[in-house]
Amino acid sequence: MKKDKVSSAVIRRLPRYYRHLSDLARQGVVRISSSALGKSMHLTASQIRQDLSCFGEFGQQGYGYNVESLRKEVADILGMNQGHTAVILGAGNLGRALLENFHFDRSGVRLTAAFDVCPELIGHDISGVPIYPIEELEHYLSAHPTSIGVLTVPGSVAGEMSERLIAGGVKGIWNFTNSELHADSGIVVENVHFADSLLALSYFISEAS
Amino acid sequence: MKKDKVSSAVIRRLPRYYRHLSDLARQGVVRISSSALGKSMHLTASQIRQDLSCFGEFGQQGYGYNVESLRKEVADILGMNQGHTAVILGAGNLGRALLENFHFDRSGVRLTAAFDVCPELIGHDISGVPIYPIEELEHYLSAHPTSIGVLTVPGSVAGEMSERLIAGGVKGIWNFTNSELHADSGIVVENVHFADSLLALSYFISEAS
DNA sequence: TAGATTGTTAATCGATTAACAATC
DNA sequence: TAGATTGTTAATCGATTAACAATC
Repeated sequence: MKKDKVSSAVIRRLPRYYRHLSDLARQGVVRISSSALGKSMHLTASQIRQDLSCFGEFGQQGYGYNVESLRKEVADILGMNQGHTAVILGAGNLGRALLENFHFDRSGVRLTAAFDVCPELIGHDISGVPIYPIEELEHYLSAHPTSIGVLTVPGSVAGEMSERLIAGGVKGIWNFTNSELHADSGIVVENVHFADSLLALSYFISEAS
Repeated sequence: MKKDKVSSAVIRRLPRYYRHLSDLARQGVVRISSSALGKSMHLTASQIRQDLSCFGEFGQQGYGYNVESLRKEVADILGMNQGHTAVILGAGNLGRALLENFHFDRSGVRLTAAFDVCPELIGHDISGVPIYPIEELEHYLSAHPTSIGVLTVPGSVAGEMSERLIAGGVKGIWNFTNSELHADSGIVVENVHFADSLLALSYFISEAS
């Protein structure tokens, strides 16, 4: 039975489902039961069935789930077929790492432009993505409606850049700066705090010994 | 009352506490109540008191918490004073981004060496961290006991590299590759899956509209 | 048909919130 | 002292797990 509001715990598991189903499909697995999938993902079969039931009925009694069609369903749920587009602000090391190594398209996102202040970078391409001067951000966004702004700028300008992105109509911000932005007025913010992750690791290591 | 086993939900909030307390201290705030801290962090006062009570009694009735001493307590709990050390495997864009932009020391971790296969990088320093050939990993680890291995290598060699790190005695792996490593035999793994984060953002954007 | 496995309802478990005596 | 705020116990809420009728 489809649910109106799905808990964030469930949403956070969806990308993992997607990843595992993609792996299975690549390995040529055609069908899988909730208990087999649970075993390989370290989840209970019950939880998997509960999770999926938030979005619809994708299985068949006595059979299980068709791997490829479930993968497609999860992709749909995650918005991978919505044609989301993104621009990246800041083409320093981290920005460049994303531009060169991260496959936005594999998440259904088209990265269309990068912006930076550094004159030497302007006009060049990185992995086929053109780099524009940051002054042109507003002009670009008005001509090219954009779903996501990726923030890989210094923390000191994160607030200002986020405001300019929001004013330009982006719907979500993927924030890699250490400043904690909070979502307001219909904007979604996803913070990637490296330090939080490292500190959690530090805790678990220290606790283990 | 100190707890033996603290839930992972609480642990994941600790770095946020640390970050907010550091900000407050920097702003010169001397004391803060659970309700004021809660307001600024979007948590309930109750939750903050419950969370902290897992580790000890750090407040004073009628007063609240001393910001600086609570910050220090949280740092201790997180293992920031354990003298953890780290090496990074892979000095490509992402590795370089971490080497140049991420302040390991601010999390109480000393980054001592980087390893790569690329001959042009070997022998150079990045931000004061020497780069060695990957063949020397075992030799280095045996001479320099290391807490954490940071994986910024291609996903295809993640498994092999993780095994070599574990064999070399590291206690935790900070995994930036897209391959999902799982913790076994006393080793702690912290996965940083960019794609999972972007897909969650994609979901929330798609849902909002 | 018999066996397998779903989707869903009910039971359990854990985490968050509320309440309050203790006390600075 | 009176007011404020803690740490903790109890109540509530939500998420996970178990059970099972439905059915492929």
